[in-house]
Amino acid sequence: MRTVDPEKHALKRANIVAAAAAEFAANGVDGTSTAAICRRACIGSGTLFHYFPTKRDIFHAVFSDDFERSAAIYEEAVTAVRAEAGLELLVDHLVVSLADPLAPGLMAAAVLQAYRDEEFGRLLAGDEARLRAALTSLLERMAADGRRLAFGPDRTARWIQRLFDASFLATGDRDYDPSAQATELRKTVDWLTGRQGS
Amino acid sequence: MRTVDPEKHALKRANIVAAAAAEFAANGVDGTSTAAICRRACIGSGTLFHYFPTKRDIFHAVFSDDFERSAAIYEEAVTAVRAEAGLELLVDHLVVSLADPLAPGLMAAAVLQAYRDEEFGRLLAGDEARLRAALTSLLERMAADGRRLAFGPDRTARWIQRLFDASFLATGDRDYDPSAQATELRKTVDWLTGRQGS
DNA sequence: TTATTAATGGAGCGCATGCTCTATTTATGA
DNA sequence: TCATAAATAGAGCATGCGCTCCATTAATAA
Repeated sequence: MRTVDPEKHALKRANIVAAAAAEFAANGVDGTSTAAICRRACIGSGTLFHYFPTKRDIFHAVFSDDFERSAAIYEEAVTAVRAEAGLELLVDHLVVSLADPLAPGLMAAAVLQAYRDEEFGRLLAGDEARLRAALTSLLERMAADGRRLAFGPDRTARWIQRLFDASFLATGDRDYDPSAQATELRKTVDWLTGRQGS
Repeated sequence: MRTVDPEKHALKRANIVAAAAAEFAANGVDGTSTAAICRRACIGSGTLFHYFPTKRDIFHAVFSDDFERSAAIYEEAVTAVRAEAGLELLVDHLVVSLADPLAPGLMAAAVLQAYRDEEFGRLLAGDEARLRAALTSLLERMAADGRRLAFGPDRTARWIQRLFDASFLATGDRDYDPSAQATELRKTVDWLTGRQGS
């Protein structure tokens, strides 16, 4: 008998997911061939389909792995003692993820895939809903504490999300300036959340 | 002898471009087959390739047709007598284009294509640069007139662009509310441009 | 060691793709 | 009317695709 080593399996799987993410970000779902993923991951097609049943499932894995990590952070943020601290945690998380050079390509690929792949659409909508719920919950507490939000808590939450979506796209620009972007992003969020001195 | 009727030719061409735009928005460049474009445009493949040499050229045409129209509006805006009126013209143009249901899909397809197709990247960057130049020029005049912009004119222009980019993506959302979106968008732009009473 | 099975590479299958080519129809100037 | 070329449809070609299948190797329980 031989049993499967879960640690080795997870490691190899993660390696494939990383290679696939790079390809998907550069070429989209339909523009990426399974052969290209194999080449980048230095494996044969037999190995690839030993770990994943279809190309679509690899794409799903790229995102659901990330969403799992994010969900934990959302959870941590809403349970913060001070609502401001929770919001800062979320903003920090988003600013950090802006540093990922694959972000704009993956985002574009995701938008297109969401139209055609209902299951992926739900996956994506789930992460968005969780983030929005966390933001809304924190903003409601802040509003109750006297903060004057630019819009209602839910709408303000949407705008914060959209601001980051836009920033993800901007990271693809030729002359993208990460530090200026982060500073301005925080200032805009401060305005949206009615912070003093903005 | 028989000559080409430029009007009929342009009409037929526009019909193909419209059909292609719908397909590209739903499935991206690589996910769209030339056969699908033919089906939607109700033509044979012979006709398609009589009007365009390659699929890539059709995609380029979808955007360059639109960019040409936009460029005329940018031109009109910068030559406005009052800078505020020029800015309003630009914002109106952008708000109107938000109503296009193909916008988010086309935008996602464009982001992906820009990575792999240098010529298309230049096309896209050209439109962005023209819009930013128009916005910056107007914002500089407004700043000279005493408006207190949130950031420098060029950076503020970038943020306005990004706000709209993000809104384009949001139009794909299930519960997208166009009027609320437009109102909030204008309020945010007002804040960015230091307008009183925001 | 040995039996068992996970892990792996790669040949190759069936199918869809972008595009070409040819035949036919249609519209126009003379 | 007639000659000419634009416009069109669609069969078909070469290529690349996702994925299967099978042979081989590597690792582990007994």
